[in-house]
Amino acid sequence: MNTISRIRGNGNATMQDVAAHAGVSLKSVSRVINREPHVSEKLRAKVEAAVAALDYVPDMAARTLAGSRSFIIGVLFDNPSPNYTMKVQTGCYRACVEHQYHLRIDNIDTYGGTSQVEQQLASILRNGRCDGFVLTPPITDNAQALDFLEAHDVPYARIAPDIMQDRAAGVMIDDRAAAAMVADHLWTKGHRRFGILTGPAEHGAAHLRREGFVGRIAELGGELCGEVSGGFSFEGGIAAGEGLLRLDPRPTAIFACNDDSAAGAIVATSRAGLTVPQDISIVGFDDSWVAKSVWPYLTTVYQPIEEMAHDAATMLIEGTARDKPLRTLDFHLVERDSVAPPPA
Amino acid sequence: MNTISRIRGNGNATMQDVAAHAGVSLKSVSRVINREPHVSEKLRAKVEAAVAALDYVPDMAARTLAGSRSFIIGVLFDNPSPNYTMKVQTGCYRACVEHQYHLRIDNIDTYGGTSQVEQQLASILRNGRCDGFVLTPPITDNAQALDFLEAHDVPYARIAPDIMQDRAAGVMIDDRAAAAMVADHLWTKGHRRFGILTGPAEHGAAHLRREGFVGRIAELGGELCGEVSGGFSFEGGIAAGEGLLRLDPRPTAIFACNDDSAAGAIVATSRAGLTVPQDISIVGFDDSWVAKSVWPYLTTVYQPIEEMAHDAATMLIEGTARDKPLRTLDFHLVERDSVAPPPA
DNA sequence: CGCAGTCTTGACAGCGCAGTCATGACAAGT
DNA sequence: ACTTGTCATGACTGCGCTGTCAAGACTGCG
Repeated sequence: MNTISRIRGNGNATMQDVAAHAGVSLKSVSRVINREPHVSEKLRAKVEAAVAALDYVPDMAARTLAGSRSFIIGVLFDNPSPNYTMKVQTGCYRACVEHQYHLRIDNIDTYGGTSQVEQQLASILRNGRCDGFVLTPPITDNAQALDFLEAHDVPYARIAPDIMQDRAAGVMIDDRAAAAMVADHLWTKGHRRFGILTGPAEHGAAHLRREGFVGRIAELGGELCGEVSGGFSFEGGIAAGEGLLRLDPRPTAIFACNDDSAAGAIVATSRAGLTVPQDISIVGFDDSWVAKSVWPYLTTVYQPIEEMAHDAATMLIEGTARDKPLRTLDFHLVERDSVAPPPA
Repeated sequence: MNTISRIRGNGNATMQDVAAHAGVSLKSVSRVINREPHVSEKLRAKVEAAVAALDYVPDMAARTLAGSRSFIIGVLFDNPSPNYTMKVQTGCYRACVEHQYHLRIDNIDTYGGTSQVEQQLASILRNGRCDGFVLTPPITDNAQALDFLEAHDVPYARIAPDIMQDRAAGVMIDDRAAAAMVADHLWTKGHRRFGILTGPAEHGAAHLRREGFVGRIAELGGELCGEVSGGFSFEGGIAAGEGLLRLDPRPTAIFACNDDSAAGAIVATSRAGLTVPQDISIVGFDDSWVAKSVWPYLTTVYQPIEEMAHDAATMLIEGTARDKPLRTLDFHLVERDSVAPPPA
């Protein structure tokens, strides 16, 4: 009775009702809903009118049970940064809403060892159907994970893939070019001695950023006087920043491969009795939420993380991920307050 | 064929298979799986053995279709802070995993006006069944939202409810007591002139924190020389902090009702040429991720947000939310580096 | 004009499970 | 011993939809 119809998340009408209202068969409604071919315009119009009239929304559970799709995609995280995670999630979520899909979040720990990865993935797969997975760094470059998903014939789309880019769909920016742009910017401001705070070794994009920055500095004839790992974290950024500042002569500009470590570097600078940007210029990467949670506000590279996630999810949902498309999105420099010409 | 069985998220076996293996009826397996009463120990044991042997995992879609539960709970956010959001999500997620449930995230905008809220909720409800919703501040105190959910007979559990606490299940801390504790701590350190950075007006917990702090200061005979809204944001904290620092005499200690605005207050202090904690002590609230992304590290109140979310979700899943339990969890002060005795 | 080929539509089964009702077994009450 | 009641179990239906197959309505071509 009423309980049942109320409990149905959607309004009330079933496909049956729509078919009756439109005077067509059940299957014809299904065809229209699923945009299958071989449907006449007249029929489509009738069905669509009935759908609108009855305010029909398909029942996900029934579609899943009867069909072979689950209408769920997953995002795999192996990333400690809440800001990054949130943005990816928001982007994927948007894509899901647009397509009436559901989003599933799963955390995975790739630092535990190789067989661990497979075990975790297996447990995730058996815990519920999924039409595909969005992979974020660093798991986006984890060969075990890719192998496993392929072996189980589960589609996936990678965000910011570094290695093995031909293996599957991916969305990224040109990290190398972006880092080179940072080098150019600092060079133009007059800097000649540089330090770099690199990211985790297994993080592919971090690697590309390092290459892009270091390469361009070399091309320009600048001096790279220090290179320390900031581990992509605030604490790591403090420690690494302190290391860089002890150098003699010390760099006048530091490029941190993400915003968190850049924020740490700013703190290290204050603690060393120096001021950003008067004594040291610092540039981050990501334009994450931290960039505006530090003082001075961080000059950083904006990358459209949310957009990347959205596109990756859309590829999965629309099934184009199987064609292994690679999409490159734009980045740009966000000039704020952490860069100035070097001290005289 | 193989495709079908592979696409089933779980291994392969169906309840049918389990029944055959155990030599019992389909329905008996269902009874064991759902922990229904009137099942003999012997039967339970047989079924459980078969489940283990076949590695059976129930199919969520089929359960949803046949039954009246959806095995999905939702979290409603109306909160700009990624840190808070992430913690809540993690807690709910854990509860879901423990009970083989799925989590659904929904954003809602309560600033748009009253009818907007109902519209958004309606659209969320019709987009898919949900066995219940976890409400976060400030929507946790939104009467429209509560009314709507009750009218549609959708269970909900509230995180940090302020007003109308008897209306439904809730998990919270004693915000008032926590803020009083902060006052005590600062008093003990020797402070006598205080400033407070309040939160958004519609945020119930923020309100309680203000009351707790202001009340205790009055009891102790301290002077509250300034009260400005920090809007729970970094930018707001900067502006409000500057306001507080312009006072004459200025406070020697500032309590910010969340960490983000406390971080802003720290920046405001540096910009005023003062040092934390030598010139000014600052205390935050939440022990969020920002507390350790600023320098000095922030002394703040830890509240178990993840735990609160976990418990709220569990109430929903286990169906105890209908009994309207109110659970209060513990908080504690996290002493870091932003508090010191006042300058002589 | 007739037959093969294509497009369009519908009938029907069944996905995996929970709900309903029926049945048999056994304890308690008269 | 006979009813009544409670427990334990099973047969069966159908949730709302998609996949399969078949049949009708066309088209084009010899």
